[in-house]
Amino acid sequence: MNMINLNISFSITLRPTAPYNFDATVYNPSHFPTPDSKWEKGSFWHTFSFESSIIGMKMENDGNIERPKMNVIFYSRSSLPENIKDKLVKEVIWRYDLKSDISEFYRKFQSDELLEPTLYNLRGMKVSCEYSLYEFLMIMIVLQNATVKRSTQMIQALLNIYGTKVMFDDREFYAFWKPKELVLASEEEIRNLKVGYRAKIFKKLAEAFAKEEINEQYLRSLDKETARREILKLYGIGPISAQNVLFEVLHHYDAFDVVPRFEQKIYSKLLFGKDFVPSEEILRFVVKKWGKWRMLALHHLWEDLFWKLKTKNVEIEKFINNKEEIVWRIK
DNA sequence: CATCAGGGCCCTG
DNA sequence: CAGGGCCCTGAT
Repeated sequence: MNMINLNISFSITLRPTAPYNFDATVYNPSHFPTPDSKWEKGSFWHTFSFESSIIGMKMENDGNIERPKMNVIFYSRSSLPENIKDKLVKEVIWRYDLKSDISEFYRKFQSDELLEPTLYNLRGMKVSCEYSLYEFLMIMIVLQNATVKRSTQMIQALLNIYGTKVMFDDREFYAFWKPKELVLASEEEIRNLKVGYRAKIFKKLAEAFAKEEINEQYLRSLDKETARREILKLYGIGPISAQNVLFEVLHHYDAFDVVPRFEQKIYSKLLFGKDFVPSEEILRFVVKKWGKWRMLALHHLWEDLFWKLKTKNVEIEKFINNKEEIVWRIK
């Protein structure tokens, strides 16, 4: 694999709408890490496969929750035209949810008995997703019907072959391949990376994106249900993956209409203090309690749990791979 | 050793 | 519209 050095840079200062919690937003401890990004307190690195180029980005927190401010440095191989720079900045504003206003959410639920401690811990956590829609779908596919360990292996194997190694800010990362590049690979070749039946899905998704049958920008303009219908047309993407897209990629704060099977036990515990509650009951409860903010509310509970596991120096990997243990742990 | 289920989805009857 | 099968891996 060739390595690309990104030496040319430009920087910009961005001011998100308050409240904005830099660390809690750009980094979600519940997500499994992919080598296209890295978080350290106050800093976040990420590689974009953007338009026809590969861009490195470093964000640095230079403010606080009530007066948020960040410096963003973009690295590229050659200097970028102004229109690309503009698009990049707009993309960052979208992906890291800089301009939405969630103050109503905090006002409304400040004395909510379930949320109160997490709203304090994670105040200003918006919904970020560093991936493009296509990249996020790759994550969804490797997660399906697999343990986190295996998912990590699959994504690493794919990046090794189809990704690009990039270096910027004295660090090494991988950048995702583009759909057009994967279209050229045979299903068998992809299958050799031990992704199993998913090879066919990767192939079909790459084709759909290469043919521009789906358009991320357009999806952003749609209401939740229309967007869902569009996403569900994709092969290999069902109700759970589609819902994740609606929340993480498209930032619909109410995108909780089905209960993922593995999350059911955990929500049963977090919301009801019980081992197992039927999904209809979970849905009814959540809709009634948090309405249009329901997924943002659950996101706060969920991430708060994982921050706790992380700061207590617990083996996160182990806990994700064994759901029983998470449930046991959060009592 | 064999068996099984895992952060679903597609396809079939 | 319910249920079997799917790739592979690590746990039992």
